[in-house]
Amino acid sequence: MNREKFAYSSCPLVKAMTALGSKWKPIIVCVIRDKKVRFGQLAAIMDVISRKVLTDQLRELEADGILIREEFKELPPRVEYSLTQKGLDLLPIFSMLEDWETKYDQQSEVDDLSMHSLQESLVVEKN
Amino acid sequence: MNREKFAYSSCPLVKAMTALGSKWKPIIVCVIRDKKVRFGQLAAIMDVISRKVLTDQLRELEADGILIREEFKELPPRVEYSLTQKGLDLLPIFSMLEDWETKYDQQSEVDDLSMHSLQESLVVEKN
DNA sequence: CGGCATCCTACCCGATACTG
DNA sequence: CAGTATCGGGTAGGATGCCG
Repeated sequence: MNREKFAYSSCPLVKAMTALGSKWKPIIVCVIRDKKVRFGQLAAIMDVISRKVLTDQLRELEADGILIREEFKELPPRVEYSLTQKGLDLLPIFSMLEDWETKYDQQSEVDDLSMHSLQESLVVEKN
Repeated sequence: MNREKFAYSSCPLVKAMTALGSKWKPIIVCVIRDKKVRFGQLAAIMDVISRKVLTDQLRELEADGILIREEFKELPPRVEYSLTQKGLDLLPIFSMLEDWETKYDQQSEVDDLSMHSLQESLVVEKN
């Protein structure tokens, strides 16, 4: 690629957006946060995501080193997902992005769910 | 949508990613930066993007209040794009995202183009 | 419980040609 | 110069069903 134009494949921002720019990945990262979360919990909280897509996204995030998948050979099976340091480092960035959106969103309503309340949902689901 | 699960449509992070999560939008924002840039310059720098797609993305960014399109009724026609305050506020966020990617990218090479060198490309193109 | 396998749809993105 | 118009392919995302 021409250096004087735009080196697409080597641009860090392009790489980052390739890894994170899908429809659900930022949400998944924010929901997991600093906890270990089981697959069923993720599926229950984000029930607008089909299970296939959720699985796909989790696998890609794992391949990009953003989260870790731990499989326990039990019955019934248990799988826990947690963020790596690389994934944890994303949280303040997503927080800024959320603030940016909220600041400029005309439609913002009182009942908006923030990242924080997403985490509260998680706690509820644990029961 | 169920409040106890996940309020997809009202989640600020989802909204932000919907507005910015496309393949090229972050790059466009970073290339324009704090300058007024003509369509032809953008097309020349990001020559991997077809003009149709570039136009589409610019229109969407305009609709989302991230940039402003100024059309001068001259011959030959001139159109200048510049960021709004909303768009300018994205730059530090993208900068963090770029730093994050660079920090964790194993493949990072010396000849990577950063946002800063993107801007240098812009200057070159002005001649 | 936490997946795959399969099929399907929408739409993002690109190539090409044309216009004021 | 800065676009539109049109066509089309690839793929992200979704619905459904089966499995260890």
